[in-house]
Amino acid sequence: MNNNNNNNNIHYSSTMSNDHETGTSGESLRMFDPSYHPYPPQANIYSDYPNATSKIEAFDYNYWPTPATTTHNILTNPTITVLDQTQSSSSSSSSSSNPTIETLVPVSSVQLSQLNTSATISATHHHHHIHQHLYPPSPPTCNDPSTWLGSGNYQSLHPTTNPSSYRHYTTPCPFYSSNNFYDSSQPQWTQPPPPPPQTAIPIKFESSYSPPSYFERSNHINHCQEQISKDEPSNSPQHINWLKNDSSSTQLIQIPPKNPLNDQQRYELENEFIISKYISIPRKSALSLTLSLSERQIKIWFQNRRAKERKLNKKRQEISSTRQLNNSNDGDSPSDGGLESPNYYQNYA
DNA sequence: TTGTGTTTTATTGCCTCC
DNA sequence: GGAGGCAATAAAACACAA
Repeated sequence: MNNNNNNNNIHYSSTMSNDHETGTSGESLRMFDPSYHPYPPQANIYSDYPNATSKIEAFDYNYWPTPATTTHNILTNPTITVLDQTQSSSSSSSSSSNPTIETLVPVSSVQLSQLNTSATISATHHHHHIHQHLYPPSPPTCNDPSTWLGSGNYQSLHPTTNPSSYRHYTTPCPFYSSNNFYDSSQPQWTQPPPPPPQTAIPIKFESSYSPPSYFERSNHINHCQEQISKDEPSNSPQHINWLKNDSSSTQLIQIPPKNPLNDQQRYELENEFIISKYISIPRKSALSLTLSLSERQIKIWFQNRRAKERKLNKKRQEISSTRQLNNSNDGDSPSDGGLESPNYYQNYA
């Protein structure tokens, strides 16, 4: 294994050396790195990235390919993108205890990562880095569901506030109650999945890694109560009923089965990642409790997410270089639309 | 049905920092 | 020495084309 990673070194000292894990500096030291948000959502950004060669790339370019009849782009759906709007004035007050969040979240959209219904998490491991249990997580708690996106009814209660402002929890979240959420005594999900909604909006995602299903419905009040077993097989009735290659926009299409919890976890993690690429100890602990994930899982998720980001940026850089090369034949106009930040890596140094 | 490619999650080994 | 960082990689799930 090649660990000579210093040859092509990427130093993240600016963030890492903040000792963000000590808890002493806390979240106040989290710095917003604009280089991580060089891709503000734009309605027509799709046309800027015809060279996207993968789902992940397309996703990160802020579009989901949306053949009008078969896919649904939540980023262009006004009834859904409201979820991802920048925090409003009301949110700033609620997040006043976290100036980092309040002031360092200029993003207007959460770039949801592709969703994977699988939840293959090994029960044990013995990595020398950390001695944490992946399972079972502590019974999740959070505060008022109205102040926590994960409650599932965030949108209906706070249609204009940024999820980032709902991160301070002091009281148990009923939606995350172990009664209907996670049985800590048994590492399994206790609530059977509800029957597929018969009134589901006709939506079909092109990608297997689709946006969270709870974005696809206007009412997610019972989102947390619709927990699906983590071990639900992929060939569940919901999955089978998910019509493929449907060209009729009027036909009801089953939403691809998702584990709402996973969606939620992903959403929150992505949200957190937007705020900071490096999770602090306090935030990691909080997310661990709220999302029913071990701190190790959160740490690993952030590591993988950063790796993904680097990979994407590398690809963008290649695309940008290619375009500049092509444009050099036609002119000297810039071609990357500011997509690639040349200071991406410098921001770490 | 099978092969291939993509994505996610997790592990391993080494490095750096405190 | 502990903790977290990264690169590389494995395994699994899934989509899609042949």
